[in-house]
Amino acid sequence: MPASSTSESAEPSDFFQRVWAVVEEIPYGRVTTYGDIAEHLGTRSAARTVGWALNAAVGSGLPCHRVVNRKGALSGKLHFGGPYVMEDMLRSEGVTFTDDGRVDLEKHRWRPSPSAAE
DNA sequence: ATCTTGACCTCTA
DNA sequence: CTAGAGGCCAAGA
Repeated sequence: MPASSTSESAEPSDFFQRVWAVVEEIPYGRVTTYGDIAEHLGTRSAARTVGWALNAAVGSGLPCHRVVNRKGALSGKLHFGGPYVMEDMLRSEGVTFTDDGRVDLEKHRWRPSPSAAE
């Protein structure tokens, strides 16, 4: 084994993998918030990094569309390739929206499971 | 190597 | 209620 410790490029940081692990656990027709994920990881203020992880998760097979901000607004809908994609996906899953165009967190609020923490 | 931006959140005035 | 500041981690220039 080469002792070179020049980091293993092509491999995401642990933080990303943790975020993906939680997002992957999000059930159908359910949504969560960046803060909940960040807090579940141990750092509630790391919500920004969660967004970065999702940004890299787009197209990776992760339901990043089930992750919304604290207000339930689809902050990253533009990153899905279209402003209508994310909303359409959630609506297709049975998620309801408010008059403000926000997700009903009161009805679809989901929290990560302790088993997803790992 | 440093600085700025980014799918954010929470606290305080 | 709104406005401002701090903090977290990572990527791009």
